Amino acid sequence: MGSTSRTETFPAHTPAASQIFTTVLSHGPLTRLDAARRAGLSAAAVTKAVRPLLEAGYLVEDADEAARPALGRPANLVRVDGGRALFVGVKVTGDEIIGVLTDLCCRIRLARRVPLTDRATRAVLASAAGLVQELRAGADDLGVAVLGLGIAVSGDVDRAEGVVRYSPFLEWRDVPLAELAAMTTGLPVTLDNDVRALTIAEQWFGAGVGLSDFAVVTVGAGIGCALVVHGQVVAGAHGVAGEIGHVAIDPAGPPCHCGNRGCVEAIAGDAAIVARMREVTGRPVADTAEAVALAHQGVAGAREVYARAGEAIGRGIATVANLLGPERVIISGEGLTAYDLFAEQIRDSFGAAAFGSAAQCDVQTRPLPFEEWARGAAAAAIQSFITSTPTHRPGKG
Amino acid sequence: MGSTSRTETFPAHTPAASQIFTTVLSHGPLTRLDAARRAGLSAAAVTKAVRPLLEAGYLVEDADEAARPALGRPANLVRVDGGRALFVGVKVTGDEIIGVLTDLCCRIRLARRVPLTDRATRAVLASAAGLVQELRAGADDLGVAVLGLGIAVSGDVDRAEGVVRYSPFLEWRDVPLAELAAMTTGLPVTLDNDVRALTIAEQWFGAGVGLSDFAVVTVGAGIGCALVVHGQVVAGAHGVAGEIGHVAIDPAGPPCHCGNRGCVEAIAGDAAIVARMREVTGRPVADTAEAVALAHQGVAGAREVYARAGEAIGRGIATVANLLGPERVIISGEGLTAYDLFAEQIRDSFGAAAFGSAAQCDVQTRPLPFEEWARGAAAAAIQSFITSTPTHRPGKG
DNA sequence: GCCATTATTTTCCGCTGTCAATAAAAGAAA
DNA sequence: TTTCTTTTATTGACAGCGGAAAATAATGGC
Repeated sequence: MGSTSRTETFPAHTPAASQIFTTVLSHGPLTRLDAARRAGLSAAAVTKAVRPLLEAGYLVEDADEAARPALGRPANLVRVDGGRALFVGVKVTGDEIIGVLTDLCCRIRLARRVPLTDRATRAVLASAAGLVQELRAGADDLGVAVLGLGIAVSGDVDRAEGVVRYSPFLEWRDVPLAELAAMTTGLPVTLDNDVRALTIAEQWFGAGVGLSDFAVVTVGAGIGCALVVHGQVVAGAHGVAGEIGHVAIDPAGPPCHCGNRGCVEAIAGDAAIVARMREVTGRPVADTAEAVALAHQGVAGAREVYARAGEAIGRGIATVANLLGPERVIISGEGLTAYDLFAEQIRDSFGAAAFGSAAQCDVQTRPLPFEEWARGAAAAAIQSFITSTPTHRPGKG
Repeated sequence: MGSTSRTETFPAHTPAASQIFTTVLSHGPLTRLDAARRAGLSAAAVTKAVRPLLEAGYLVEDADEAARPALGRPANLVRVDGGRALFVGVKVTGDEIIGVLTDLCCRIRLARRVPLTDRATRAVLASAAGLVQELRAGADDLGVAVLGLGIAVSGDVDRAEGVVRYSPFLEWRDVPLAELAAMTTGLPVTLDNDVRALTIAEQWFGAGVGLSDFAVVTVGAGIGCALVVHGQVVAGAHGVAGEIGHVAIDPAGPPCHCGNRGCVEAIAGDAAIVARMREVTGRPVADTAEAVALAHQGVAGAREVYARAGEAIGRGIATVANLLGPERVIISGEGLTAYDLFAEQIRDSFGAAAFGSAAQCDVQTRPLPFEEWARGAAAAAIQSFITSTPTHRPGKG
């Protein structure tokens, strides 16, 4: 059933080798010379680093049939063989678990979701293990080994220690989830905060490729944010960073569960929008879908609710841009389904509140398929694998 | 007159050597073993890196007379010989130029200020050159060479290019100040933003020593901020970062010169405080000193003006803490002279607005002698010197 | 078949930092 | 005084990385 884990290690023993591999991974097929230029190394270094990776099957070589130049020796393209290894990514929310099986290039091969009724650690662990087992069965069908498991949880997560310090949605404190999951599944486990995991996926495979400073903002139940500065995801000295949701925008705004008033999340989070929609329209509004419907139907005041949310998000993003000067901000999240309702406000209020050249920051949106969060977890697992970061491994107990 | 520049280079050719030198510079006298531990290197590496630095006189050796352990070979302390080299730091404001002569340990040896009446590039350059000349004369008296000049200017400054992109106070755009100053003074010049320069001084010689993530917030005419993330000062993709002054705290707040309402600077900047003080007390208030006096005299409403400013600053700092999770925030600036008037509010509103563990962030204050800004510029020059960063050097005319 | 051109590999080579062994500098014990 | 013990510093051998340059490979054009 694939539950035996032959721990495989990645044959990139030097920093240069890791760097070249990630360059090829992010920038698609490259000639050795291009890879050298991109990574700031000599061609000789690339040849040397690439050889063991080719031999181990992580990289493969193609002739560049497409764009062969008129003159000179044709180049050989090097690319990552996605099918060489598989990873499982799992996102745990308060009411469901989403799992994906991805290849080494983080392309999704299978996706599954299971509802979560019991938030106790045991129950969550059992559900997650079942999901992982199911996905590994799919991997067995492909005849490829699963080399790692990534788990994404919202809240305060210590990746290095593999511990969920505090998760409001799950009501967990100090749960050593990585170790538990490693014991249960027999896989090396990487645990990270959900938005940070998503950001790793963007950094390596998405709209953050090639950027050393950018931010990801997620809009949905909560308003999340993760930052990449100097090419690395910011983790914060105390495990908390990117709390754009609790940046206070308006001291006269609605109260937030954090105890303040006028937090971005208290204006633009799902719950806030639904509550406000009820208040404004006087109708019973059960969830976001209904709120969106009301706004689309043009019910009086409904659009203003979204406009106000968009303004709050735009000002939050402007605050990030003013403080960090990122090259790009990527907006994503489930809330994006209503993007047409607040896009304009986001742009306007960002433009108004961004100071000086911070306004040059490129604000993009990325639709977020439901599996994307889990894919982020897989990206974190891939990152641990190829950088040979010590992960939590199945012990003997 | 000291205007001959024998360009001296720093004998630290490997990354390890630079790292060891900065370790010794920041952490005072160290034994070789301690330096190795701090820098994460072997003792052998320290011995090898230290030798050429001792020979060149940048480091010196002392016996550790003070705390000799009972047992074993007594340690030899290695420390930086501050007197080995001198640097000049200059801060240019809208109405004066402050200059200091510092040693290699960034200790101030001489300080001078000259008023600035004309903001034209030529005039500023001439005043600055005079100041530098005067300080170099002091260096000649000590018989030590000046090895670099640092210049700090507020606004949008491109350090790598040595260009002032935009300075509101000086009304400059795209002035290649580093090159001009290098030609005028014959010294290698490092140009940087004033708050970033101050932050380098804190990182190497102040309250930021040993921290990889912290922020410096300056309170005065403007509210400035610079951030250190992953051990490096954040410069921003478009040259703007740390604009805490234009983080909008209150959409109903007073209008700011940036076009928004309720920016931190529009509430807590000097001009805002003075204006508000006039409004509230109905008296003519000419400057901050008078505003402070009124508050200290207990004039009705005067304290509230400062309380409000403190609240704005505290919320701005909380925003930084929420987004970046720094280990420490260092508050400094001329405005600190009135610190007793808003300290409490800063702490309270920071505590209230910081989310979760972000509240663990250590908020400190550092009094700021008037020469401190110029000392920051000197620190930037020292940094360029010891990391052998290419600086703007005197050309041939 | 020869040449120009571009890509890749090979062959040194210098350099860095580690390791393990050794020297040095005490005070303590004999 | 002579040896130990303990801790610090130095030395020399060494493995490995990544660069420069030369060699080799693969083409299309003559």
